[in-house]
Amino acid sequence: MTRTPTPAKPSTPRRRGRPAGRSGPGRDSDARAHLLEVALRLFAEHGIAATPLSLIARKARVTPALLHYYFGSKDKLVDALVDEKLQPLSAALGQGLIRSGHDLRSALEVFVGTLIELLSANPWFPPLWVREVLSEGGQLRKRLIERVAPALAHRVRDLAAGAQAKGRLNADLDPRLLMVSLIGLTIFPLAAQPIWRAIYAADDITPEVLRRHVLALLLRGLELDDAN
Amino acid sequence: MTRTPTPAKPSTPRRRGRPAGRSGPGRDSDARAHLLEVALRLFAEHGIAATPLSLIARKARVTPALLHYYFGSKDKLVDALVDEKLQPLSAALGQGLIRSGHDLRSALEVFVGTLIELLSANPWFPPLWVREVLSEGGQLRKRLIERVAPALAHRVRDLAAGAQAKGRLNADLDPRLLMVSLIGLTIFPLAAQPIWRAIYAADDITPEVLRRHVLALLLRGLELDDAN
DNA sequence: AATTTATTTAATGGATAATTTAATTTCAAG
DNA sequence: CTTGAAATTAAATTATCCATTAAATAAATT
Repeated sequence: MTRTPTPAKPSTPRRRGRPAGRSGPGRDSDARAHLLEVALRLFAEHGIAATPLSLIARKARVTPALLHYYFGSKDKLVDALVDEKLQPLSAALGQGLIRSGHDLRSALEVFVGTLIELLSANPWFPPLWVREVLSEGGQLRKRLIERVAPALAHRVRDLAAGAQAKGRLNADLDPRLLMVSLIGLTIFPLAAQPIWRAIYAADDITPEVLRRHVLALLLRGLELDDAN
Repeated sequence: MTRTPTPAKPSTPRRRGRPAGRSGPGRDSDARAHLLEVALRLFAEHGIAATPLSLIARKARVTPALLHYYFGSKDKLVDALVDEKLQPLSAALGQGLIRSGHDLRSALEVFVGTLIELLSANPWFPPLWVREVLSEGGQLRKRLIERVAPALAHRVRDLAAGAQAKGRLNADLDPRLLMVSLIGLTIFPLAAQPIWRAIYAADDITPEVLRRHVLALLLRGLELDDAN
């Protein structure tokens, strides 16, 4: 009922035609890049299917037709997002693991560190990932699962299995579950941030605090001393 | 394009009127309960908003009108689901923690154990929780966050902070992040099950294996022996 | 017989969304 | 200047889909 029929309130209803642009020689007006950013934010917040082009357009202060002008269709917009935003980030995440050598401890320290760092710098990723990869029917599931995930998952499992065989890793762990545990301790908490911030205001929980917490838990566990 | 106009294929198009029922004295026909089950399954799979009543009806081999007969509206159907399915399960989860005394180790063992047990017995929970609680805009967020979560979260935090103050808990952990970590190691992996099962077929990862893995990780950590 | 319960059929009434076409304005090149 | 290309909007097009209600029907209960 708060919805205005159509005229809405485009405070700057921008009249037709090409806008008088600062077309400096350096960069073109960058409208496309801006649209991608806005779309990414909204897709992360509401989910891809639940985000109409008209919403993206409104937030970007343009019309849906312009989205078609730049991207051709909603599907191709998603494609562009995957190619230009998701793949690069996923690749960067993968690098952290690959480059880290075969010592499991240092590999983990590097991986967790860069992971938390990258995710904090790209806060749209965790919620988007939860919706579109983790959830059944997510639109990015296939694309990301077929490319990025297996390489990482197998690498982690193999590192772990190797260490375990040599008695250097807690024998009660399942190497195949280690990758899931890693994600459950990093991407998941960041996606859940709005929830725990609502439960106990915790502005002092910085990415660095999270990193320390996760690595402490992974490397040493709770270190409970009994004594009831 | 696989969608049939309307006539669909209700192989048993059930003729009108009250069906000839086994109305045995013991239990009434149980149709309502069945509808709730079907709705729950579909809501978990596709999300609440994305599940039309017509789909629930089709899967339950009835018509949408019957859903209104029993529940009045889609909203009220969701209410019924929360009251009759979610609250009880959440409460049971909470019990596991409350009853477990104040020794942190045994509390955790009990909590993780019952949690994994209950979730495995109710596989609809993790995906539903991811969609409707974890995701922004989820329809169950408010209801569950305001009731169940704070009690649990504060309890865990206080137990942890207490233990930490007495030097009995790894000092690098943040007590407030412990609850999130617990969920990230239990509910999250179960919600992600379809993904890792697709990556490496792992039929031998039973709930018991997961429980052992999680407790091993929590209580002892990776126990890495360096040596590269 | 009469009434209540369970069910379907068949509207009803909205709402929304992606995409296309045509018009408009500015910019850049000749 | 002139002209064509680029960027934008307005308006139309087209395609659904979905919750809810009203009325009809059949069985069960009293």
